[in-house]
Amino acid sequence: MADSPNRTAADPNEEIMRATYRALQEHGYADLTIKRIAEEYGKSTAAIHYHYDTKDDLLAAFLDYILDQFQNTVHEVETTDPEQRLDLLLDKLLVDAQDHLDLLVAMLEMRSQAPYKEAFRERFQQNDEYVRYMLSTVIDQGIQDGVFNDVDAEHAARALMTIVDGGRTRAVVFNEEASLATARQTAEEYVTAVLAVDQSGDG
Amino acid sequence: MADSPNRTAADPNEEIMRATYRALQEHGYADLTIKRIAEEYGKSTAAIHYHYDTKDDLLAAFLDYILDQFQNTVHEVETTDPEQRLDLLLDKLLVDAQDHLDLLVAMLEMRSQAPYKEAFRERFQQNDEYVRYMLSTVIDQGIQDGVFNDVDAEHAARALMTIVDGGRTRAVVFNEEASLATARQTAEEYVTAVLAVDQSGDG
DNA sequence: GCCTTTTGACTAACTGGTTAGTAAGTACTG
DNA sequence: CAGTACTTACTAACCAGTTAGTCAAAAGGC
Repeated sequence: MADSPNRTAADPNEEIMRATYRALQEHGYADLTIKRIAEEYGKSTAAIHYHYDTKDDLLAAFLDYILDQFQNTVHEVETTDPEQRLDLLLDKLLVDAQDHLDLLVAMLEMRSQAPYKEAFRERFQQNDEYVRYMLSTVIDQGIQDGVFNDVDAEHAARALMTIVDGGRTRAVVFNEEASLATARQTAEEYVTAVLAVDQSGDG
Repeated sequence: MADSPNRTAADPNEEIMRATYRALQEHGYADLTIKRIAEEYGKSTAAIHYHYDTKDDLLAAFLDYILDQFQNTVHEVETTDPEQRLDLLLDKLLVDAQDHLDLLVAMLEMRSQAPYKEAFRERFQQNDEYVRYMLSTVIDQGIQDGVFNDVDAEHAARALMTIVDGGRTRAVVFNEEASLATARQTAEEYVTAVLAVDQSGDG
């Protein structure tokens, strides 16, 4: 109703977000300029400035755009069984990331600017809280179901996010997907050795 | 012998490294310019270019300078008892970092540029291999001493480094030392629940 | 007098952002 | 349906500031 589903959706904002994404893939954040976004957009730099007053405004909007997409994919995980759900969430966070390595690079660049750009920090913080809430909720569920030990779910969620962020950082710095696989395995070990109740007596 | 220990050591290279360090603390890597380094150096920008042809040359030298310092502090850990030694190493990697948060920020910025600057990547890789070697060696020692399970020491070292890098990344992005403490605790949990042999039968 | 070091003045390229102006579409009015 | 007003979307030209890097000349130590 509101938006007509034309082919290639002529909404300028959406187009600029897509152009920013492509420019980011090709040049990285450090070399991202309005001009390069404009080239991807196929219009002049002033056209960009017509829609976004400053570069920072555009980048803040881009973070909203991209983190919203990410949260939607995380939201898709619908299994209710705690152990399986936690596994699927960790897959989303670490395995799926392998298909967007260039985005992972750009995101680490932007994350490293969080100390200087409050708009960035706020958005990354909000996103982190969302994911942590998903994790601690499923961990709490596992505790109630008796499949997880009675640990501090908040801490366990932070621990898993630390492993996730470590794997992502290392994948970018060392340019190797294997870092994501290592992190995935480490997360699994944490779940098995710290969270899961010991059933060795049931043999 | 080789270097005369004058007060304020008049060695230009050393002075420029120190100036770079200060400029990095004050402006961060993204806003680090030759001009700003020169201001800290107290000389002109051309004076910097006399000692280093390009900005990249200078930054590569700076990474050598700073990572060498870091490796020296890690090398100081002299305890031989595996469990205690691993604890002290993790303290060096996570607890001591709290005193150099601004450096942690700059280092994450530089790490995020590894995909674009091979000189950076090489140095971070070499540094990581050094620390991982220290970790896997002490883990192997613990296995031989019978205090650690017979795990893959190489993997365990990578797992711990993943937690370390995760803690550091999160400390920078969210501007909170607590992320380092959480990572330290997570590393401890990993050591206790995955590495340490289970002595519950001895009580 | 020579060699290292440093300076000041410079350049060419690029940065984000501003401006006036244009063209097309939409909405209101009588 | 014609005329007016306004909005959206854009362009070309331009600006002031910053960047890394160059070069001839000068300063300073031995």
